[in-house]
Amino acid sequence: MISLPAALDARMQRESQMTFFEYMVLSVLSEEPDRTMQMSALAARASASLSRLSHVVGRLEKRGLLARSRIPGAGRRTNTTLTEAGYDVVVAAAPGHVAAVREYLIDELEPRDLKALQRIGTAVETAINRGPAPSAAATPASQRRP
Amino acid sequence: MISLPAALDARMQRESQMTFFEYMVLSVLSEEPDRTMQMSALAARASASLSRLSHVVGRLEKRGLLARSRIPGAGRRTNTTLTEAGYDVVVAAAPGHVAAVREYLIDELEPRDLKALQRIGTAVETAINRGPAPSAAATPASQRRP
DNA sequence: GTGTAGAACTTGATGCGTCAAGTTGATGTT
DNA sequence: AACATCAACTTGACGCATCAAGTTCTACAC
Repeated sequence: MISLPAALDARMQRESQMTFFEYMVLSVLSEEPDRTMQMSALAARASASLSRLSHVVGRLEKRGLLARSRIPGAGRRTNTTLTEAGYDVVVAAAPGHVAAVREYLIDELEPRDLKALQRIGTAVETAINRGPAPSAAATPASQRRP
Repeated sequence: MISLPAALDARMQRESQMTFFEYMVLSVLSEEPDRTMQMSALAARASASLSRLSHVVGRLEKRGLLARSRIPGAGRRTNTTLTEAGYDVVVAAAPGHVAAVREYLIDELEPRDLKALQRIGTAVETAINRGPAPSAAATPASQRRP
C-alpha cells in the first residue's frame, strides 16, 4: 500500500508530466456530463482537502487545462470546468495509467483476490470515515445531513 | 490505498508527533538486535531512497532519537543507531499505531480477505520491482548479484 | 437593518520529498 | 604511482501538501 501509489505517481510524472493527483482531478472532471464540478464536490471525489484542491486547481488553470467561474447567487461557490486542452491531456494520459494499474495490480491477481480487494477497499474507506471526527474532505458539509 | 496511508500518517502525527515514515525508520532500527543498521539497508527496509533517508535521519539525529557513526575501513558506509530516547519514543508510539491499523484495516476484514490482502501485497511488490529498471531503494547495490 | 454565524473557498508560511549534483572512500587499471 | 571508476552517502534547490488564518458571500436573529 506504500509502494503502489508511489509507483503509479512516478510513472504518471514520467509519461505524462503530471502528478497522479492532478490526473485524478482532470479525470473526475472529464467524467461529468458537462465537464464541470463545484470545488467542494471535486474535493470530495478526489478525497482531498479544499485547500489542497485550491492550490492544484490554481496550477492547472495556469496551464490552461481548466477554468474557474463563480456560481452566481449562491454563496461563494465556484465551478471548475475542463478546457478542450485539459480534456485532450486526460485522454492522452489515460491509456498509460490504465496500463500501469493493470501491470502493477490487476493482471497480477487471481479473480478471487481482485474481489477481495474490492471488499477491502470499501471496508477500509468506511472504517476511516467513521472516526470520531469525519474529515471535511470525505463528507463535506454540503452533503452532510443536519 | 490512497486513504489508508494518509489516515495512518495523520494519526501518527496527532498522537505521537512524528511522521509515519519516521516511525518506520525508528521501528525498523528497534527490531535489530543491536538497534543498529547501515543506511543503505535501512533505506531498503523502509523502501525509501537513500536521499530521503539521509534527510530524515538528519532530523531524527537532531532530535536525539538516533546517532550516526562511520563504519571504519569499509568504503563510505555509515551506521545509524537508535538512542535510548529513540527507543522510548518507538515503544510509546507503537501501541497507538497498532491500534490504528487494527481499527482501520484488520478488524474490518474477514480472515479470508486478510489472507488475500497478504497475497496481493507480495504480488504487487514483485510486479513493481521487476520494472525495466529496478529501483535502487528496493535492491541496493550491496545486495545485488553481479 | 445591524449583527452573528457559518459555508466555501483562498492565501501564505512551513516542512517534507525528490532530483540533480557534489563528496568521500575503496578498488581496480595501466 | 597516478588515474579512473564506482559505491555510499550528503547537500541544496525546488515543488507540492498541510495548517492556520484570512476573505467573501448567505442566512438567520433580534
